[in-house]
Amino acid sequence: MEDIRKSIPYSYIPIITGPTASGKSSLAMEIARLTNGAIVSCDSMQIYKGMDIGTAKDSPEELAEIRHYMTDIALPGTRFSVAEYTGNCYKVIASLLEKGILPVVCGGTGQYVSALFYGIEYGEDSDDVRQAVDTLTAEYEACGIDAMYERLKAIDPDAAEKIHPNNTRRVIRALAVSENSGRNFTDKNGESMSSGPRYPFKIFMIDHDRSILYDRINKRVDVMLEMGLEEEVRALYGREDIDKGSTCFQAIGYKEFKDYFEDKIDLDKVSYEIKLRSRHYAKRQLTWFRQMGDDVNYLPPVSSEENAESVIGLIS
RNA sequence: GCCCAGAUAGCUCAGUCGGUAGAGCAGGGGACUGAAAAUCCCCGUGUCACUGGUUCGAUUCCGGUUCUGGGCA
Repeated sequence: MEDIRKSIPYSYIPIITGPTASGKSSLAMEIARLTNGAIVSCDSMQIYKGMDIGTAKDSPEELAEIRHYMTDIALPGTRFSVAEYTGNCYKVIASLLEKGILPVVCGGTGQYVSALFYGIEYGEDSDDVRQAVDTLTAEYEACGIDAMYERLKAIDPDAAEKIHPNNTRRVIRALAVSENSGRNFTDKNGESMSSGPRYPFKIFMIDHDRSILYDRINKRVDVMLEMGLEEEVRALYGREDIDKGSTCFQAIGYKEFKDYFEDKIDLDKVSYEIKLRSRHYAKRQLTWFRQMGDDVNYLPPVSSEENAESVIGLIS
């Protein structure tokens, strides 16, 4: 692990995470202000350019005040992955530290948080594996998952044990890796954490009562709609160069407009659906972070100023 | 006022030819190693509106009451 104290007066790099609408951004902004730091996003949807309101990116004023990284780094319609995230993120962190600037990592994508915190190394995905995923996906669509699941059982019984056959996406990935990377999925994953984390991260999360969090989510969706979310999404949908099946259209706040644009539902229904899916998402995020146990430091639901002070104390 | 139809889980409803009931949604828990805002798994006791009656036994059948729709005046 790199000794960051050589470049900055802190012992840890903070990761501000938690469920959607829990107040991550304003806390991260406050920490960055007080430390002259920069914000490094840790969000799988904020990476896309032009998706601003729906992904709750910081405002132009905030962007002008504090440098932000790992947002707007991909075009809507393109693919992205954890591996690309960590690869880019480490470069950003290294260059900030070199300049003596504290990176304040902020975002709610659990998989990305874990990848950084536990130092999961993904390495290069071979073309063979990538091709196999496409081939197997086609095979699944034509013949179903049963035969593939049997193949996975044979080549990697541990993975088959852990992955439910209905989770076809994972079955396909595990099989593609096992049959094309020289070792099975379980063994490959087992090696991925051997070198440990690259930097000393410390994770923080604001702990709200569930009902209050849901209330915040509902209210924020209303605000997004007032800010013109519909127009943002309409512009995206109108672009012929973006495939409608792209990852960016999986984003909550975007996919819910599809039926509305096709005159199947009204705006109230869109709003209801965005709120509902956001609540479900928040619940999944909570499960993810709960599973990390003591690796997550919980903060009370007090002002960003107060929490920023606490965080700075805890990373010093 | 009269007639008809309802009243069952937080919501929408199914059902019990009389043996105290179950779906979807909501909600809760969980998994997660290259699409992760994705993908997937598990969890259903509630005065069956109230009140009499018939019955060994009523949420179910019969009567009354209240409420909610709809129709007729």
